[in-house]
Amino acid sequence: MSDSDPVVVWFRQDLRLADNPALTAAAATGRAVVPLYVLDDDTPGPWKPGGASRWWLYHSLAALDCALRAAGSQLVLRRGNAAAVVPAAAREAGATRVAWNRCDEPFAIRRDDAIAETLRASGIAAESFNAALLFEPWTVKTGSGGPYRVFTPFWRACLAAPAPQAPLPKPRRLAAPKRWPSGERLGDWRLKPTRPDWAAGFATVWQPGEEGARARLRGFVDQRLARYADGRDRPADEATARLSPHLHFGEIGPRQVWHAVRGRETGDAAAKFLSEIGWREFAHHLLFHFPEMPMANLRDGFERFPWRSDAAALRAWQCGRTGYPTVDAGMRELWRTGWMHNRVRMIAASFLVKHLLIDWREGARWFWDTLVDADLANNSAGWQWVAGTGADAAPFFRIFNPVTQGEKFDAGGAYVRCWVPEIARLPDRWLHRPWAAPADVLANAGVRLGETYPAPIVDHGQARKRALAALYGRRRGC
DNA sequence: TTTTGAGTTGTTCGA
DNA sequence: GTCGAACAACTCAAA
Repeated sequence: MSDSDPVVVWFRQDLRLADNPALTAAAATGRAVVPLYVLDDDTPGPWKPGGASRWWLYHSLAALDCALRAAGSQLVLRRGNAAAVVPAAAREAGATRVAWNRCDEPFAIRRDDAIAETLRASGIAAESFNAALLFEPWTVKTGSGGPYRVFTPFWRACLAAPAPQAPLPKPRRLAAPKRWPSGERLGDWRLKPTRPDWAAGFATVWQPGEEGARARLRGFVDQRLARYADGRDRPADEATARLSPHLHFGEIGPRQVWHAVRGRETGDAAAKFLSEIGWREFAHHLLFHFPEMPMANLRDGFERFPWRSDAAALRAWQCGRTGYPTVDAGMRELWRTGWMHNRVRMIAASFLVKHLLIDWREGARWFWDTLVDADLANNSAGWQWVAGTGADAAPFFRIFNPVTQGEKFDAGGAYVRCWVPEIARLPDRWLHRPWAAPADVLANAGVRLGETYPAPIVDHGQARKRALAALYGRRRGC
């Protein structure tokens, strides 16, 4: 090993320069740094990045390369099985050291352990760091040493622990190696959709990359944090931070969020917002300790639950054509922007699982493909929570009424009118239940139920009874 | 070991 | 219109 041997920094879900411990450690050696990203579609399992995530990834990688170039470096892109590609790239670069930030998906843990082993066997040092979490899963333990399964005591324990360290500054300059290893062109990866280009609307809403993430955080803390506690439930208010995709791709880290918010000392609003960061931590805690969470019910008694198989209903839900305006608005927002407001996610998810009695895994799969913030831990934990199959889940008799929820949280109807324009001219009174509107009201609004907008695919009252019966019967082994 | 209090986000019904 | 109770029972976490 000589002082001139470069260090490879393997970027994964940490596509940023600031508060990136692996990168900072590599830069601190004073040696050349080779930033590497590997598109690994050989990873087994159903959880390869979905369509919307790929769109985001494309732009995020482009932004990362740009930022690296400004620091005198560049991003080396490779494709293939990471277990083979990372050691190969390291050898090609003549590196004696590889650094990365930890991911906590079960397959990533296994893969990274194996890669570290391979590297060390060929005399290359491998080091990993924490960039993704405030509190790594194995550091938070109950009194008896086990993992938490309930959010409130989990987050209390986190808050009682030493505060997360201050974020690291961005390395100013990265020394370039004498010879760059070969790389591929981002454009050749076909990450963006072509025909049809369903992502056309994404760019009007999102700015992927570290700069976009920082701007989003700053805008939120400066302008919206104070109103967060009461505004967060109203989807038309745009009161939430919309950091989820930036956090998933690691364009910003939770330590940066934590310290930006804490620096504001806004009392209840800050605590409320940070507890949402806490839910992200909790989901990752659960995934680490219960790696089966993405596929298997965490609660007993659901193995033989009579989920319905109903392709037409599933399709109607996916397309936003259930006849329930709030559900449809959410599903269309998802399709058009790759994102859905948290309150509406609960309503739409509850509708699929409880009104349609369709397996939560079908919903998780659809979200996985359509969300720009698709995250294995958050997505599985969220769906299991709604379905009542998860740790610390909603009680089974809690069934959202999409009409009541719409009237409560979208009282002015702005959200529904934005995404379901064909009923926009209905007066507020009928907007959330067009089927109940008098014929002349429908006619005046230009609405023909079953033609211009669907009639409800299920009746709320009947669906509710059916769900309660099924969920109650579960206990008797039906 | 046993006990005790608590547990993100709701709805409906009847007084 | 408003309010409180019922909707079940279970499991978790800490004392």
